[in-house]
Amino acid sequence: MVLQKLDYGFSGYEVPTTPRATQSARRSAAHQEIVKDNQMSAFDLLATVAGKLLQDKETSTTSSDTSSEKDQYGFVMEESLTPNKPLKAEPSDEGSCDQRFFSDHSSQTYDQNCTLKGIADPENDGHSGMASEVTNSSCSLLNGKSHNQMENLVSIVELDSSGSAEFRDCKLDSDICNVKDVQIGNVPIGMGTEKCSFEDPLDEKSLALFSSGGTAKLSGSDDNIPYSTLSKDCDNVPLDSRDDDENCFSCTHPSTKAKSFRTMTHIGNRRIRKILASKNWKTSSESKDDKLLDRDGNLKLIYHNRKNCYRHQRSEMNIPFKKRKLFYHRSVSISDEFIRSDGNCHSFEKVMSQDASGSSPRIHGDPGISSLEARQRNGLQCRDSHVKLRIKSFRVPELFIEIPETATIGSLKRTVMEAVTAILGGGLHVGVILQGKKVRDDNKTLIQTGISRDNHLDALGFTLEPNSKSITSHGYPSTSSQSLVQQNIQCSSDTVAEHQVTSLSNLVESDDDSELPPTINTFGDKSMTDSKALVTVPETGMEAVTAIAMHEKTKRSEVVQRRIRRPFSVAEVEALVQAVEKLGTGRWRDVKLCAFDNAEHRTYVDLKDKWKTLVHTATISPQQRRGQPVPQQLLDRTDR
DNA sequence: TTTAGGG
DNA sequence: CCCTAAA
Repeated sequence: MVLQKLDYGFSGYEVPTTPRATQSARRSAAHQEIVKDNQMSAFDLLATVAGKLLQDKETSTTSSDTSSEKDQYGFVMEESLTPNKPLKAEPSDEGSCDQRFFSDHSSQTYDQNCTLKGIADPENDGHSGMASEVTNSSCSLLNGKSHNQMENLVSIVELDSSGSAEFRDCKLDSDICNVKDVQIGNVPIGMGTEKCSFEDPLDEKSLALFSSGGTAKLSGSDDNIPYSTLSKDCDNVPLDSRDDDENCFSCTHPSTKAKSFRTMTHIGNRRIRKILASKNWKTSSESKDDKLLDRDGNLKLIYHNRKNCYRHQRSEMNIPFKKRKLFYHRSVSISDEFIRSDGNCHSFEKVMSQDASGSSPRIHGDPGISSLEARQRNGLQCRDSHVKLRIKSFRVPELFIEIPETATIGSLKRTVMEAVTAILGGGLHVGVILQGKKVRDDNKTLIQTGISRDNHLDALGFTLEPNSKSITSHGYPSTSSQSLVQQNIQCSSDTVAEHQVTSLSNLVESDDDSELPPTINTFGDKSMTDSKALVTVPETGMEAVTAIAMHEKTKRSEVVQRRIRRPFSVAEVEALVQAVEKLGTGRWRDVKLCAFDNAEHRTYVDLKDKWKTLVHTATISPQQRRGQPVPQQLLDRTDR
């Protein structure tokens, strides 16, 4: 039989962001709200949303609904099991019982009394538990009977004559992590629970299956995948998918790798991160070891005991200020979880609270927080003006998937999951839409933007947008830098830079839909009869949509992103020159404090560097200068 | 953390 | 801009 291409166009997943479940009506209800301070910035809001989503994944309870009766073309997300993960441990002693885990998947199935076998045991440190559990959930994928079934929705499939099918409104359950072991390229993009795919016999098998059919191509470096979920266009998301051409499913060394990164577990996180950071940034083709390290770091963070948790946390604190800042912000969306001193695990709240932007968002229903504490916090919230937002679901940007007819359902599922995982994991950011218009200024407060308690928030929406262009496609802040500078020169501490776009806003700021790369047909030439290709297509015209969990937690959170280039404006240069004239060189901290105190994106190192280049610029002929010309008069002042 | 300098 | 040795 001739293999016929099937093009599955996913017009969008809807990912319920809240558990439908049942376990605790109170928690569930609370969970549906994101309560925001009116004064917080739009960015904070976005961050909170992202964090919230992630948390939902972490804490989602389950419904008894099963997928077995779903439309056969529907894609259903089921929650995977994490049976070895205790929800909570006794806070007192430091022994094995101290290990607290960050997620409380399906708490009802776990021993809440800290039976941590399997985790504490080095020989059975949770990985092996993972392995079996992976198998387990893999099976559950097939028979549709996971232990913790999630409510599943069905997608509508439209089959056209050409044999392509379009799936609409596939619904993901709030926990996508079960379709673990998704790999793009070499990278196991385990979602959520980050299972170790290398140890998964089932996976191995299916991987072999993929390869043997010559359909190993997933979203690799194939040139036909221009917009391939995050990898191509986003240097900052060095998803390794571009590395291996033919065998993206290159899980060809299951055992050795599994071992290798189990043993590497003890490398310091910071070290790992550094390696990753530089490697990821400098070259798109990174070593597999790095990937493993990366992944390892994730596993470590998620599965290891409290000691490791603390260590991780500590090491985060040790990273340089700049990085830390980035990390914090980013981790909002990726949401590493931290352990509080009270022994409860919680996610990103701490992170947020350390965010310099002030008021920290509060997430209701944090399972790691005692009800009392929750109440207290509720009380606190009531004192402020808070906007209550309810996000029903997010829609994931469109996906296209190509897969041979002869592929198994299992591989189809896997492929879909890969696609979903890829965009969820690496390529999305959240956008805010208010009354049909995207809110771009992340520094505006909600109330400034018009998001206030008193307004009807119907017109408020969130979008998930491909992240691939986010770094390059926006302009630089064009503040009235002249006045800004002058104020700064006087060492004013006014919030001059308040309206400046911070580098972080690049992560969240929406691109115009029109700016998004055109949809490109990936299925054209390379006669992909046998191959599965997938590409995400940015959904244009997203309305008030929905949100999603950015899974893939640690993976990205640990990859420090290079800051966006922000050329100094003439005004800034003038401010710099002025400050240096006043303070002299070698006092960059003072220069910063004096002239750029509110320009958060200008560090003293930046200023020093800028001065360096200014001096250099002054020494070269105007013909050799590039970029926005600096007035000669300013340059002349640098040679003193 | 800051400074200084190379990359 | 990044990275990092030194202070």
